[in-house]
Amino acid sequence: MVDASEDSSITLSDSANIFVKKLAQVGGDGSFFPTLEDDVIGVGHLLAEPKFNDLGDDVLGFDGFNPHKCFNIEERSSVEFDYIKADNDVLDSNIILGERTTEFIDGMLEGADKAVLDGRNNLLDTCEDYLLDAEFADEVSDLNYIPSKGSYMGNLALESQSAGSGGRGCVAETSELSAARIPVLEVACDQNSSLLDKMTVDELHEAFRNMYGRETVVMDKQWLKRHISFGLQNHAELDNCSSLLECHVTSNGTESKMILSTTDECSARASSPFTSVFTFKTKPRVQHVKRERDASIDSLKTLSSEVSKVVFGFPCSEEGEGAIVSKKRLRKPTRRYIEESLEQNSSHRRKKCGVSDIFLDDRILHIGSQKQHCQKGFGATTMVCQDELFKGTCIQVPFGLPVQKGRSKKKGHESDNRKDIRLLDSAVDSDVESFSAESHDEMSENDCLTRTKMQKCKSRRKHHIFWSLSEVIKLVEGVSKHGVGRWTEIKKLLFPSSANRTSVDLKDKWRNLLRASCPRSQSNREVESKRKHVSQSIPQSILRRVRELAVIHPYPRERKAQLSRT
DNA sequence: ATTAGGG
DNA sequence: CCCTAAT
Repeated sequence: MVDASEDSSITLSDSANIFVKKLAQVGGDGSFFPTLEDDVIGVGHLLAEPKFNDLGDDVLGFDGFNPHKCFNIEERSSVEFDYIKADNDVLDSNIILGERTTEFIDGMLEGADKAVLDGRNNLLDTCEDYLLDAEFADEVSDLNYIPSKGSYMGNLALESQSAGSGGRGCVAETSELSAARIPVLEVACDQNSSLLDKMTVDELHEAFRNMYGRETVVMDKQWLKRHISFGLQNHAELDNCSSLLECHVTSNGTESKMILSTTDECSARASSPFTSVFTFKTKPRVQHVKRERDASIDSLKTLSSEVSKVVFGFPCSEEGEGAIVSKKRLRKPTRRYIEESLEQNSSHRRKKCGVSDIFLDDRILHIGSQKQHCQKGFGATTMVCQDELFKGTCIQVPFGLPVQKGRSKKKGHESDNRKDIRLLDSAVDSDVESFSAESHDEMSENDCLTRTKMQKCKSRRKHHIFWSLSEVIKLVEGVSKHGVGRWTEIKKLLFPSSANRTSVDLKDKWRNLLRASCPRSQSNREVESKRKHVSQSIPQSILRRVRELAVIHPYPRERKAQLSRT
């Protein structure tokens, strides 16, 4: 192990290319690193985007990191920080992490039981709530890393150091903020002022110095506040919202460092300037750390769970995850959606190592389905949820799990048959059947069959099979014969071998026919005429027939509307 | 399992 | 066309 004097952490300020938020040097043997799945996973989530290589290996200390590994429980043990490069007994690992890095680091510190914090936590006190409230869903977006020194403002190095009180003589430089690029956040300004309010003059001075690169003798708090917040705002505007966070934890003569980076796209919901500037401040929680030197396996276990909590701000256990997830859940995803996500994910995952980009619009739904998967115990483990939460954007869905809710019974009829088709196969492109005006009854039967065959070959998509005229006619006849509502009957008699037309489909089609047949308003008619160009409309004769039938067998509920109209 | 109805 | 609730 190496003496603390060999501390190599300084690289940060030197490596001007990096925006350092926090530098932590951690136990040299790396023992503090989480060994359990939770933690590794957590790291994995943080290590979301594979663009880190841009930063250069010299800085990163590892290359070709494969985030996917982190998701793989099997590989866990070997993965565990195989991206931590041991160098001359100095564990020098640089890890680029996502937004929540601070918490993660805190967790690490906590777990390492080596964090020694100074008293400058008042700021943290004020920050914590905000931090905790911060949305965890922000994607770890592309690392829009801009190496130009000028692209960020001066150093904002709020250092906190103190001698270890744990009796082990360990020292933790909890934070050295060399530079922070500040993400844009509109909301941030308010936060700033309130947070600045709570800072002491000294702290303000420090912040000022680090921000503007010079000292100031002004003791006026307001003045300092104004300038700092101004600087913060400028930061936000100027910069592309990327920041690095590096933390040092030196202890027991061994050291290692991690460089964490948070990057935010300006447009994304990002942490406030304060989050990125001040987050490095250890949170009060860390103060409660029991400092136990020997990290036994057991303690590691505890650690891992603790870390998880810290990192995610809530218990990672399956029971606990719902709370946060549900916050975002707006709507239960449809089955189709789940199925499709399944599909997407499984293919996507192979390429992107478990990290998938999903746009904001999709986020909610994804989260929703995510939750569903978790709840249903589809093998979606904690990791899934964690990942989800961390990036807020992607579902990790277990492979090849059919989304069938217990309905596995085979039924002789149509529905299951067709369901399978839907699950596995595709509908053909909509032009499958350009219905010719001819309406031979046999033809449609064949149509259906060929359609079905064709469907099996293609990849799945929305199943929309246009109703051929012959089908429509058959339907109308069926209705006239058996009456409205006897869909299964009609189906059995008129569409016996057609997997594409379930009784429900018949019903739907009938409903549509009714709508089409009923007298339309001017606007409706216009829309209709427009549509005519695209697809052929239903012959008036049929519509008339439908209308007649509608009178005879009023469609439930529809009848009301019709009666009121007539 | 079928049907009605909302989306 | 899909999904769900209601029957």
